Amino acid sequence: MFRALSNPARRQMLVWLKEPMCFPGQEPADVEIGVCVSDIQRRSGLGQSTTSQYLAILRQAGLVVATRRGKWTYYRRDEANIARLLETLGDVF
Amino acid sequence: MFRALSNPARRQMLVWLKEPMCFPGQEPADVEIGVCVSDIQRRSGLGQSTTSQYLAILRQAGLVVATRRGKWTYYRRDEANIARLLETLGDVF
DNA sequence: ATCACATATTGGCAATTCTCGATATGACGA
DNA sequence: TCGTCATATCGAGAATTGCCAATATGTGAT
Repeated sequence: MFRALSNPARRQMLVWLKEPMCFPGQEPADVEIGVCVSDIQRRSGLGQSTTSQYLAILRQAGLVVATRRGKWTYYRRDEANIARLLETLGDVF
Repeated sequence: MFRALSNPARRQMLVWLKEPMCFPGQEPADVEIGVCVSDIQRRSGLGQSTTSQYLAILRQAGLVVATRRGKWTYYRRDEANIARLLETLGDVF
């Protein structure tokens, strides 16, 4: 988790995903499923492969969850797990 | 801060410093000033230079404070700042 | 002034991370 | 089936980190 968040771009992605509606073209109905990779990539300015990898790292750290629908993969925050991690953080440190 | 905590040895040091009395030879009077580098080094098993560098990184991240007394440098947690950082963390993520 | 000791800094090498372009996979439409 | 589009994975080079031994700095005792 610390490794995942030690990168500014990945931290930024996690913050952006708090407001899925701030991505262009997002419909209210999409909020629950998340934001697709290309939208995140466009906003981050990183390459496509880098964006995909970073989201995979965030997923492995349990910070986001991915949902594949058709050709798109949507990412959204794993709020429950994030809350749990923050709580553990407060206990340990 | 995330970079500082992305290393297991540095996280361990921060946790150890929660209980300064657990270091051999610590007197109750020493608790306030902290633990000296050699004690932390012995416990971590890392080299002297590595230990010194890691403590410097923790200090730059605002997680510990250093007090020089004679030839010794004592490190202790910056509890106020740690609490502030954890709070900010909860706000941002 | 000099020695010994605790800590800090430097130089370097191996391992990891960052980031990209190229390529592979998988799904949809014609 | 073929082409296209979204995403994932691979391979690689530059940059950073991990960690050490060697050296430098600062302090107290002689």
